[in-house]
Amino acid sequence: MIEIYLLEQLAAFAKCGTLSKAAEELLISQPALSRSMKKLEDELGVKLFVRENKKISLNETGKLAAALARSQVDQNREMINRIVEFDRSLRSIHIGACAPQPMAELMPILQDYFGDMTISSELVYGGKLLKGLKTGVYHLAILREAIEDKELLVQRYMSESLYICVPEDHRLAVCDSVKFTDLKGERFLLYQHIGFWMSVCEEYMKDTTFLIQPDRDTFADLVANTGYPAFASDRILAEDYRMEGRVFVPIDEEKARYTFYIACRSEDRKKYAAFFNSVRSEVISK
Amino acid sequence: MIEIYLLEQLAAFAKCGTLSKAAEELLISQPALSRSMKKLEDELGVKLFVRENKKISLNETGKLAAALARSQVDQNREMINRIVEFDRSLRSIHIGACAPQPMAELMPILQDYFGDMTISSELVYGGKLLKGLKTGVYHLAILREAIEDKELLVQRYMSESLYICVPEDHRLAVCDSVKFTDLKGERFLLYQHIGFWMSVCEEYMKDTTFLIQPDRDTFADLVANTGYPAFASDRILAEDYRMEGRVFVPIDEEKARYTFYIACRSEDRKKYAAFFNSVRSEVISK
DNA sequence: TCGGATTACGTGCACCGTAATGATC
DNA sequence: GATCATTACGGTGCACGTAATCCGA
Repeated sequence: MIEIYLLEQLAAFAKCGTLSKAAEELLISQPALSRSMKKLEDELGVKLFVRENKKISLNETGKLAAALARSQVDQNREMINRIVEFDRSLRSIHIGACAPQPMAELMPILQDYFGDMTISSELVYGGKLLKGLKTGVYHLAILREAIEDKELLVQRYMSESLYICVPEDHRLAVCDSVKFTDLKGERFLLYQHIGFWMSVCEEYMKDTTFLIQPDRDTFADLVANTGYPAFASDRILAEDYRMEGRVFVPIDEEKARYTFYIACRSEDRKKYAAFFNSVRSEVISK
Repeated sequence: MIEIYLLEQLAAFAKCGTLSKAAEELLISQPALSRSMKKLEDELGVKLFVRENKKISLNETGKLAAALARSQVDQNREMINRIVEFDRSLRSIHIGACAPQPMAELMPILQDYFGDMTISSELVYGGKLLKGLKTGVYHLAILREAIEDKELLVQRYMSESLYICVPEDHRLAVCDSVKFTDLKGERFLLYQHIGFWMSVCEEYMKDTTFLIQPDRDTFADLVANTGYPAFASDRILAEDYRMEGRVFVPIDEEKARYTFYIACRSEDRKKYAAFFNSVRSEVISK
């Protein structure tokens, strides 16, 4: 058995060409490296180097050995990564969500259920979300369709309807409801990280000018202190959300109302069964 | 970087189930193994075991780690084998030959040319020989066809014609030549290790009873001390081979005469060019 | 004389084994 | 008490660094 540190040193020498440079890179002394290479030849029972006075270099066998050594070192690193990564995956739940509101509502419930685990989330939608769920990038996903897939366990979670939030004196403030076309030509404040809603805006509100805000605080400030309209939703209003001098008007469009579903892999069914049940009853209670 | 000896110990524990048994197998003490496993967890920064008082076992991460460790250890062994094997292949020439005589004649010439190398040979014929040459099992091959293949360098080497060797008083001793059918019903001594000639016997001399001898000395003894016929060849006779009370009669058959070719891979052309030339001139000189 | 490899020598750490301890059956 | 794991302790081998040496440009 040849220890990894020797292989690492051989690979470094193969890369650097001289013992001195390799030793420097390895943060060991030149004599130490010289001895190591000798030891390597010893343990293999094979010559790996041609030594001609002041110069040392790899022979054919040495070149092969160096290539194999490098591969072995890489695999060692890869192994460590996989172990650490796997361990972390056991102590964490990573959620991919297509929209921020259902994600925000889910997080505290998850934290209740899996108190000792790290909960992390990511806004992502479309094929990437589904693929990520299946490949294990995400343990849970919040979807906007009830995908039928025997690899997945999918359950209805909640619905959300978009509102607009406008100043009291805005021309739309008096409406009972609005259509997307009512916002034609408007300047409209839009927070950047809203998941798939962004694609809804791009598709159905082409004639509205969006002032996209990547920063949460800046966005909130602009909503509070300018006359531009912005989005809200029934779920946000249900949280007793109020705003001085602003009124909320529902958007009467099919594409402004979505039902969200929560999904995990079938193989994780046991782990999440109780949690899924708990979420279902919360939905029913509303 | 995790050293191999730790991985080996982890793999052994995974196999044995208890530290004590694994320690015994590894020829180290139980405390040493206990410490090693702790060190492994330390270096990975990850728990690999569940320790419940007198029992220790792998957790999920540990199982993954053990599997990866085993693979790493196997690869390390495999690497060593490949290096040693490659080194040996550089210092040795292995010949596959379809017949013993051309092989026997080639060996001393080869030894002259490559005095510092180990020359070894093997009797083998048909597809196995050709495949072995191409895959590197054999560095050189003695064939009985001039194969056309751009991967190979093939050159005419020598011819051999079979004789029979019979006692002076044998009924065939007076013939100028014999046919295979003349040996019908005969008992015939046959040395076992004669390469493709064996297949010639089986195909064209079905009605001759062969007394097959796996041992060289026994065969020679029987030829000298019994009245049974045996094979010889023009090449053997050319070596001043004589035998008290025996006469040699040529076999007049197409299938009793072969031309042999010597072959190497094209990529080895440089290495064997001079040697091939030398063989060619020797053939011409005869 | 400088740069690069090897040899010589002393040192300290890390791994080891023995022995003792803990813990469960 | 037997078995299995961990802790404690003392020893040793081995890989290291420093220093010296060798050798060729």
